[in-house]
Amino acid sequence: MPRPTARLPVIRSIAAPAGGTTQRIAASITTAIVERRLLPGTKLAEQKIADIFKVSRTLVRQAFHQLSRDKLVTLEPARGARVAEPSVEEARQVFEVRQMLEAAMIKRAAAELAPAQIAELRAHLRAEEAAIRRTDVSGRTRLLADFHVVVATMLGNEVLAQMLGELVSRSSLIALMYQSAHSAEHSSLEHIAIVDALEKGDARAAARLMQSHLHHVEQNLRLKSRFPDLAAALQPA
Amino acid sequence: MPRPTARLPVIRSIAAPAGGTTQRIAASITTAIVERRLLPGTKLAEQKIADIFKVSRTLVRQAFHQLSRDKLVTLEPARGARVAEPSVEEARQVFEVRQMLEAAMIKRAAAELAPAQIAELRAHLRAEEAAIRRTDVSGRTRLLADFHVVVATMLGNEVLAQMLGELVSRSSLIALMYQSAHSAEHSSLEHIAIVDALEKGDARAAARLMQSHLHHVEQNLRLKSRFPDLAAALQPA
DNA sequence: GGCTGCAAAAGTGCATACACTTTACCCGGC
DNA sequence: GCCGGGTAAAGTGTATGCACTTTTGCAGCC
Repeated sequence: MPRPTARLPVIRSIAAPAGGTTQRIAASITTAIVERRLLPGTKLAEQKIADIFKVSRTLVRQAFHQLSRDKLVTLEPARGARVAEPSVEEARQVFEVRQMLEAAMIKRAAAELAPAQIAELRAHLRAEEAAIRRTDVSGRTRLLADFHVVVATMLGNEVLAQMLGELVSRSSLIALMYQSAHSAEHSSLEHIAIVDALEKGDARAAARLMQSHLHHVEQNLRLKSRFPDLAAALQPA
Repeated sequence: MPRPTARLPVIRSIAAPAGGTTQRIAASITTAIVERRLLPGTKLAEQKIADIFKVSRTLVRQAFHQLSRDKLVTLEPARGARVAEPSVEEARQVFEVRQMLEAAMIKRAAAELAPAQIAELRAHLRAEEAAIRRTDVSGRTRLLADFHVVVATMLGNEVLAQMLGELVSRSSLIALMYQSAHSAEHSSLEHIAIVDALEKGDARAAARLMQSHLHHVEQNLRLKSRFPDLAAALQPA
């Protein structure tokens, strides 16, 4: 397949906008992971990826190093790269940090966002609903994740947006890994409630809604059931 | 059989604690920047660094890519790598995110830290004071920055610790770039006050002290004077 | 038949080679 | 003397080569 991925500028909030070939490869892989086209544990052989992008292993290897820094792929010495399989503990920590960051962020958003920006958020919410209605899994996954990054971007803080983008990418991987039972519809409704609070400038309500939203997402992960205790499972009955 | 073809993962995990040679190089450069042995804008020629570490340019280049991801070096196409020169706007954003993260962090710390951990913090504070007394600039810079990361680590959240570590590294670069007027002694005293609040379990006071600490650090940056408006400065009088 | 061990195949880790871009230098023109 | 142009040196961007490690597969052996 000579054209594996079309350009998807939407994820620019997550992947670096400018840069050379290395960045482009890293961005494509990131997008593929967030949109669930690459599953946790998938082996990423350098030569195969290199063939797909029609470049040398050198560039692929550089992209892997960057992705491993983002914790989206794991590198084992002499054993190569795989799509990361975040642990339960890591999942917990990622959501804890998101709670800290996003609670503070949404309070500022309630105080600072202009009406025009609220309107933009409404447009985003409509896009979410549309993707859900047409059962566009990739699209709705990306849009639901992007909502959080969009808010960060609107605050004009690129540093915040980039960090949150990383956390959100990791969350996507986590949600896939632990087969979240949290429905897209539910997330979408919670996003709407948050924007309602933002529009009213009600910082306290927005923060409370965001916290419960993140809490719901985390609680609906099957954090225990995915890899049950092997020894126990294999005991003769 | 007591010993089938069993894997021996112990060797690998010990031999490769954090990664390969690339990580080691990136860590060395990071440390050099944080300890102010590499100044903003310094050209980092691949071959020179490669000679120093006695490796090929390939590994140095990989390290650069990771460092640029951390915003400690900037990569310009065909022009190579330089130690980053964070803008005033970037400085503002970094401190804004630190305010968000660290306010939330310190509240948790006040609630969760055990007496033994408070004791560890006290030991860290003593190390800070010692470095200041013996006018060990590198050491005190690193220790003052490390304080924040140590608290994060004590909360048992590796994700938080790593993110804060990145922000703190960037802050070091910013402080150097804008020649902070904030004295090390002042920072040290504020750290002490924060630990006092933590010991009493007073989350509200700890958060307030942390916020004012970060605010002081930021306010003492000469965010306007370092690179004055060139056009204005060169106007005929 | 299944386990052991060896050897080929595949894959990674690093260095080097080469094309192309930028920078530095020097010389002639003004 | 200073400016401009052109050429050489230095440096980056990517590909390729080779050594070494892991994995796979097969044949021999119990």
